[in-house]
Formats: sequence, C-alpha cells, structure tokens
Amino acid sequence: MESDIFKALADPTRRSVFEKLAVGGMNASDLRRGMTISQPAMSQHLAVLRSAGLVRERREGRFVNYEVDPAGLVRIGQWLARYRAYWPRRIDDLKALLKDMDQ
Amino acid sequence: MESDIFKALADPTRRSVFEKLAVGGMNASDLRRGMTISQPAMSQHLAVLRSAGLVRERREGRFVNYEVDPAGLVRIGQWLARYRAYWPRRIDDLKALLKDMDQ
DNA sequence: CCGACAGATAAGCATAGACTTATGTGATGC
DNA sequence: GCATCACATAAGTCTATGCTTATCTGTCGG
Repeated sequence: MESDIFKALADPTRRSVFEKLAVGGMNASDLRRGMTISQPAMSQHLAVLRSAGLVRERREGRFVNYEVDPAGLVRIGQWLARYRAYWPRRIDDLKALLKDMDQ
Repeated sequence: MESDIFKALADPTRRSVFEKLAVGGMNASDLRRGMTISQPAMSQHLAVLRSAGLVRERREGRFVNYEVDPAGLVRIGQWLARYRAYWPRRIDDLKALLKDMDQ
C-alpha cells in the first residue's frame, strides 16, 4: 500500500531532491547542481519519486521539468490521520514532546 | 535524519505491527497472533520501530508491553508540515485529488 | 542530415535489509 | 535449583536496492 511512498522517502538523496523541488520545479540537470550524483542515478531517483506519486513531470522540449505532486503528500497525510488518536491533545503536551525530541 | 522513520515504515510487516499497536498496546507474543512471522523476526521488527521512535516498550515481568510512541508520529507530522505549501488550499481541491487517487 | 545535449534504460556489482536457525538472558513457577 | 516461558541477540543466507559504465531515445541548432 504505502510501501512505495515510505521506501521512496527512506533514501536521504531522494529526500534532498524532493526538498529542492519543493522550493520550485526544475529539470533533472538543474537538480544535479551542487549534488555529487551521476546523471543515471538522478534519473533513477526521480523515477522512484515519480512512481510513488511524490513528484510529477512535464516535458518541455528536450528538458523534463519536475515538480512536487501534492498527491503523494496527501497520501502521507491520510496515513498519518489514521493515528490522530495518538497526537498530543494539548498544545503544552506537544511542546513538551518536541522539547524532549530535541535532545 | 528522518531515514530511520521512513525506513521503518517502508516495510509492510512493520506497518501492520504498528497498526495493531495503534489499536492497543500489547506484548510481542500477542502481536504475533494471526501473523505468519517467527519470534526473532518480530523482535527485530520491534527493535526497528523502537529505534525509529515509533514504538516504546515497558517491561512487565517477563513480558514486554509495546505501545505507540507519539514522538514518531509527531516527527512525521513535522516533516509533512514543511510542505504545507503544496497541500490543496481549498477543500474542493482536496476532495477532487482524493477522488483522482482512488482510481 | 548531423553533432551535441537532456534524459531514460540496461546490465553488472556491492551493500543493506529481511529472513532463517541456534543460542543467550532474564523472569516465573514448581 | 531447574525447567519453562518471553524475548533478545548472533550468524548466515537470499533478495532488494543504489550505484556504476555503457548505450539508447528524443530534441535542438546549424
């Protein structure tokens, strides 16, 4: 079910790619700038993100513009919503938990 | 960073274990009921969920009671919140997206 | 048409991860 | 004390996955 999404996000390289795309859509070459990653590797990562519904592509001449696909995020949101019962009820509890998690 | 959490949830067996625990805390043996999984495998899965902060344990005699740890869910929520900008703004857009995702 | 470029795909390799069987550890009951 | 139970850990195996190099597809400028 959600395996593809969580698998896609389990890889740190793919998470950085996704994060870059979240700032703004761009093509595969632009995504590579500043990252030590080969062209095929990037292409493969994008394919994984794409089939997980986290990213979508749009052909633009000989470039392919990638952008965040909200569908993937919504799928995670839906999964998370199933466990709403375990979310800290009071703001103070959440704050305390976040403080605990920091260290 | 979040690799441990997403890796933990990438496995379908671990997601079912987590889901079971979300209904109510129980020990490792109870968790195995109805699942075709060896005792060591369960123990290993629980260790992964535990070190991802998704589950926590409480010793009870010779049993170990496992339960959902809200900290893990909150961490996912925090990650998701970073991409709030891509969440459908209007309810209608969300509904339409969910409808699209169904088929 | 052709050379250069953007990107995808193929095939091989090396490591990570999920399983197995065997054994270790600690609590319980007789 | 000792057998048993609940669980953890060790070590080995097999598959999945992320990388590499090499090659293919498709688009552009001349």
